[in-house]
Amino acid sequence: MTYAKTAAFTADQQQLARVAKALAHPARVAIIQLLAREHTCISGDISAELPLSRTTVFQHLQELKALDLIRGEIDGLTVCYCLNTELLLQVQQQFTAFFSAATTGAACGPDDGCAC
Amino acid sequence: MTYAKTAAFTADQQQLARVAKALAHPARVAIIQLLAREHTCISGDISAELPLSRTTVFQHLQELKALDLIRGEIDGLTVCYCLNTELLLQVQQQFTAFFSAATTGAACGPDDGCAC
DNA sequence: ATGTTAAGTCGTATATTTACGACATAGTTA
DNA sequence: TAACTATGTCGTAAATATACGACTTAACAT
Repeated sequence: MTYAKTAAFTADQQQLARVAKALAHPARVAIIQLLAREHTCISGDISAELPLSRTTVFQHLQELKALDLIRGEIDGLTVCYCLNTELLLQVQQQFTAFFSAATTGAACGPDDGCAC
Repeated sequence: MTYAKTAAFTADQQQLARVAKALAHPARVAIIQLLAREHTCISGDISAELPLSRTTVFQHLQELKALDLIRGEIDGLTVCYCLNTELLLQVQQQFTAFFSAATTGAACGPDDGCAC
């Protein structure tokens, strides 16, 4: 990379990319699905559910927490992780807007002078 | 990594993660937005629009093409890249389903015995 | 106090991503 | 044919991500 050039893009592009990056590993997708499915907030049981070491799962949890997509509440000896539903709703809207813009309008047709 | 463990997750989780990874860099988000905005299919003008070298942009284009999110048609000396609208629609639905599952239901409440 | 256990930190090895210059190739044009 | 130009390929350097064992810390129980 020599050095990252993300700064040269718009805030929207960076924000979408940041969230996409958080979802760019199946373990993190699985964690979010797990937290959504279980009625209670699961703590380190997450590690037990995933085919990865506790340390690695912890690392993935930290990444999700860094973006505030999940939150952890200490409860004595255990920690309770939960989804940040408000933020997830916002993020959902960002993705919806992005995909809508990408899928509506400008489909490349024969009048565009190219072969597609 | 010592070696990647993505195989240990479900096909759905892997698929969502793969697409998310494709959107995990602002340059690739920008490319998709650019292809959506322009009425014609742009070729190497994409490089000119982005603050990255032609080689780097080409690499990003290859990543998007590897997932079939975009397609390139050779037209003489230039190449015409366009969005794969059908696939984007499918992907959009996958993300919608994922976010819906994550945002509906199981918000962690006081009756779940945790502090959130 | 001492041991146990869950959570978190550190160091490290390897894989992958990002970025780009230099070179190769293939149409186009003079 | 020869120069030109748009694409594409290769090699490489540095950053970041992935994975995990070993160690530390903090709450709880005995």
